[in-house]
Amino acid sequence: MVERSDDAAVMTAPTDGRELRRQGRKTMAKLLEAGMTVLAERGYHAARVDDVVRTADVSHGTFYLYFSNKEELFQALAVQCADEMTDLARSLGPVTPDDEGLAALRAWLASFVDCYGRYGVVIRAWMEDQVTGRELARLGGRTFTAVTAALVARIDEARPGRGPQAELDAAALLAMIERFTYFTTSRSVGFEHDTMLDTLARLVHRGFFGG
Amino acid sequence: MVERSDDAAVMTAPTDGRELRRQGRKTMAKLLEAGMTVLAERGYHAARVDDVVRTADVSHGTFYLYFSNKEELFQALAVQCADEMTDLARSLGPVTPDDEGLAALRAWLASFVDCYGRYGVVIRAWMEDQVTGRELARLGGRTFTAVTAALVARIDEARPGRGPQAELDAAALLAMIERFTYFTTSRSVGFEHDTMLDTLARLVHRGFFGG
Amino acid sequence: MVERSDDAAVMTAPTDGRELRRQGRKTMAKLLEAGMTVLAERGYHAARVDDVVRTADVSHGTFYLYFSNKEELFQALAVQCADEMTDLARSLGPVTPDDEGLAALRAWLASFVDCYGRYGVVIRAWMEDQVTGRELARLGGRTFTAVTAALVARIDEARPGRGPQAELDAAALLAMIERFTYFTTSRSVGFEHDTMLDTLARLVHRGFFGG
Amino acid sequence: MVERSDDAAVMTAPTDGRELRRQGRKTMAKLLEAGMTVLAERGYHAARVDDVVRTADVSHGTFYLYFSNKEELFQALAVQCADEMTDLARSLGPVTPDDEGLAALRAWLASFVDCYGRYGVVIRAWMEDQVTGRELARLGGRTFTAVTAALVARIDEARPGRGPQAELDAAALLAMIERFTYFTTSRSVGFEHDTMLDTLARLVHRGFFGG
DNA sequence: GATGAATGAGATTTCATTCAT
DNA sequence: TATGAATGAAATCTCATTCAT
Repeated sequence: MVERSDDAAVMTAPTDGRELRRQGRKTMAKLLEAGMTVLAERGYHAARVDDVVRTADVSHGTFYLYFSNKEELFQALAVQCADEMTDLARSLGPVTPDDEGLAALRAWLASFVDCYGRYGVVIRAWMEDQVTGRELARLGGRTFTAVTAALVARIDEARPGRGPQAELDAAALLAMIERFTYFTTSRSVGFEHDTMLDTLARLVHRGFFGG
Repeated sequence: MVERSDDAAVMTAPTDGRELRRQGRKTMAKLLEAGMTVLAERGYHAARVDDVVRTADVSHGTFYLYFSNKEELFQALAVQCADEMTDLARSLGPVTPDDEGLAALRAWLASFVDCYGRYGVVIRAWMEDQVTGRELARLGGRTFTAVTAALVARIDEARPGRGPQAELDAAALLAMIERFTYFTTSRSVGFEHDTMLDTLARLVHRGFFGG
Repeated sequence: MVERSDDAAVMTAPTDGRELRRQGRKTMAKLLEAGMTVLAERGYHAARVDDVVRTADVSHGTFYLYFSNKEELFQALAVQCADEMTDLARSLGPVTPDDEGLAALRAWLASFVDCYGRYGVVIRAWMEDQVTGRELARLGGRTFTAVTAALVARIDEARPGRGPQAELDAAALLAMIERFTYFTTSRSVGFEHDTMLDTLARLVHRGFFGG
Repeated sequence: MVERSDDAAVMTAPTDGRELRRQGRKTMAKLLEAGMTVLAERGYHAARVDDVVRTADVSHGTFYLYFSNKEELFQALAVQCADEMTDLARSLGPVTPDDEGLAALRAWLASFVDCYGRYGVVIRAWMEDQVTGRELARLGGRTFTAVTAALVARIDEARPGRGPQAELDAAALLAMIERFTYFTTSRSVGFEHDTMLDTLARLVHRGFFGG
């Protein structure tokens, strides 16, 4: 159903086809980590290769040994993120109308928020028109679909026979989850983490069964 | 409570303090309109002054006669947007638990979607970390707060005594409204406009009363 | 027959479509002149935009106001050169077997050598694999053909009925003219200008009638 | 007179002074061959060390074990080429005014064209200003002189007592030979190999005796 | 009011060469 | 002998902003 994002195969990184030794793998890891840091600090568009290499403490030349351009580094991060998100989508179990279901939902949302904490910038880069490059956009779309599909499955279990309406509901609820998480984590809105999770869980649960 | 965003006063445009003649007002209008067009076409970050002046069919020099920098043009657009949004916030009447309330909500959401169609890029620039400049960010925050406050007021009317919880609910619902509108309008998700409004109205209504 | 190289129309310079004022035309001229100088000094491949702008005494930014890249500057020069060469081709009158014909040939070759002195680098960039870009290569081919055609016409007049053989002869003689001119002008071979012209004229004349 | 180009002695390759074992000689050969391939494919200036080592399937480090820089690889190729060319120059026998002489000339030109097919890029790199490095330029000059000298010797035999004029004639004819060969081999001019040789032989022969 | 021209700091990318193993 | 990794100087190009007319 939800296939893993093996899109790495599509990209043509300078490293394609050659084995990396220990040293090389270490540098690659440094660059990816630096990429995340810079992305978090400066956002997608303001992120310069220069920031990344300074953070990773390597030379400019080295960067282009591992990625053929800036975009590609972010693609690599996106692939990581897509993988985690897809796993996350799979991990959502059945949601019952009772408090137990609410608790299950809340737990899952907690994982989501956690993942968002790490990959938020990447996710938002997908959501906005910030991403140039078809590959990356497609990957985002697929990941989004994967998570939506997981929600739809649970909605269908909970209240069967709602047909295509379930899709719309799932999309809308996911929209709320993503954006509310963004507001409350990235911004200094001052909501408590727990309260925020309670609210989210309740509203989503209500979205499933309420009315 | 929600004051009108006369923030234009805060900015220091080159036009400050002097009256614009008919010609000048026309050029200003051309630039603002071009700004919206370019923003819509290329997004906030990719939008270049060059695009704007070419679209408005004026020279670079002229641009800086009206705005002291790129940011300021977008601020001006943001002020327009904030005004409309604040009006919109005010226009939300009481929401009852019955079908009439649902219909009222739906109608209001339709206005929102319409406004979003025109100012989406500006709004998203606020929501993301795309905006550099305190002034602009504050304006966004204030507008966001205005709309949230309108929702809170209606929630309080509908189910009084929920206290600060209403704030969180309102924020979450607004998050859903904004993002879902974005998905279904900007992206080619293929949801019908009406169906989408139905979904949104139902979920928000359920958020108010449901469970 | 030999059409003028209006290839300028094909290129998409930043200046396309807009009128240049006096100041602009002056700068453009400065850049073209600087282009020739730099080309002559450093050769096609070693020529850097930086050299050009330093020679022309303008900023980097200015350069890209007139040409969208390095290649385009050289295209512009090539167009100039192609025009001169085509004119030159047209200027070759009938060549008779007697001394008068020899003198006519010699005079024409002198013009050629003169033109080569100015545009040698451009011409050689065509002749070698140095040129990237289809447009430019085609322009070179066409110019080469134009000059060959002029020679063919004279050969046909001189000794009619030799058919396609005339083409080959013309190409070979032009090859000699170009390369020998290059050797004796660019290199310090130490041949006298006049002696060199005598030799060239004699050998070409012999190529026309000899045997 | 024409000494063999033992110029390798002049260069300071990393391999100088030490004997190469079988393995080493094999690698060296691979590099030289790869050098020719890359030169042919991309031309002198576009040829990167990276291309060479990828073609030869060795590492960058290995390259610099055999050559102290890029230039030196091309020097080595040039030495090979110079050797062949010098041999070629020696192989030109007497040229008589009759058809036999023409045939002899044609045969020699065929060898030249063949050699040019293999070393064309190197030769052209000499002829143009493409070569940086005194050594290499000198080698080219010497080779050129060797071939010219061979031609001069034959011209002097054929029509003695023309003095320094023979030098100029030889240079001009060689110019024609080189460039015409280039045109007809490297470019897709569409001349037949045999016809081309006929033309060249006839014009050179005419250059020797004609008029 | 308006314009075309110029600027220059800053960003990305390439590639010959050196290094450590 | 050989290798993969790293380097960094240099080159190209962009674009917000200022200037002179």
